[in-house]
Amino acid sequence: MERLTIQQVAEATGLSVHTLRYYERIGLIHSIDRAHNTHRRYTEDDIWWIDFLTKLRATGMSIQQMQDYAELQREGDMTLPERVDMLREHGKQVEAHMAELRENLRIIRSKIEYYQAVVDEQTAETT
Amino acid sequence: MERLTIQQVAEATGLSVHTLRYYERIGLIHSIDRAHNTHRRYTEDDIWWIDFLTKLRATGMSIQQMQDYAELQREGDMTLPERVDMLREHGKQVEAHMAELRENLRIIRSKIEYYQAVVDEQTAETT
DNA sequence: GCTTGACTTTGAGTGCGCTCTAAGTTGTAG
DNA sequence: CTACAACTTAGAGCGCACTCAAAGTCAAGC
Repeated sequence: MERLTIQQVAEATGLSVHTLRYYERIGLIHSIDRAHNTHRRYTEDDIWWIDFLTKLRATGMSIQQMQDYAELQREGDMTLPERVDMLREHGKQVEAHMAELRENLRIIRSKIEYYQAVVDEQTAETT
Repeated sequence: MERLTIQQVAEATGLSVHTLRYYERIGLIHSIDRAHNTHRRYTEDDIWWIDFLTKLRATGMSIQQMQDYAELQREGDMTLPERVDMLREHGKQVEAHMAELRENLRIIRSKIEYYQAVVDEQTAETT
């Protein structure tokens, strides 16, 4: 059973040690076990949870919502259905966001094409 | 030739009047024409530009980058190729971001499925 | 002629999500 | 024995993108 230092976890998860402590402080991560009563020692499970948090963050979930989710997690298995609902709802929001990105990107691309045509025309003229 | 008040533009573009003035102050929007030398009067072209800005913002372009883009725009037609490059590069970033969203969403969904299975199991047991 | 309301400016304030600082403790290496 | 590196805490600071406040101007309606 490997127990990792905060440095190692930072490297493994891509979060800074500052952020790891910050996440713990605000209750996104439960109180991590200590070695010699001071230094944090993370378990594999802790890494999995942190990785999951980063996926929620990367898809735009707010810290507040992640706190709510973490709180439900702490309350135990009977909150599972509620957590599933939260994740489903979040999934919908991500989909909506992606659809918006797609649509805006489409418009930007049509602008690029138009501009490119103008550039080509200018180039042709100077030839 | 219709000339719109800041209120009307706010309604038309979805930005607040505060944000419209802010965007003008920081050079995202050129100095808008005035009626009676004080009140802003926007043209259709202004609306188009602001709409385009909101599309860039909605796809995650930073204010700083939009300022650079607006500056190029102001410098005239000879910056067109550079602007096309900027937009192309931005397009790539948006694609990369969307790919990341897709991948993270995929993982979150697999978690949802797993949790749902657990919930179904629990429900079955209590029946 | 006065009130109302929509506008104006400059500069301060806000919320989010970190990010860093300062001061202190601990354990290993030389 | 001491120097050093890695950790600890609480709290301050920062960058971004707005958002709001205060004080003032101006035209139209009663």
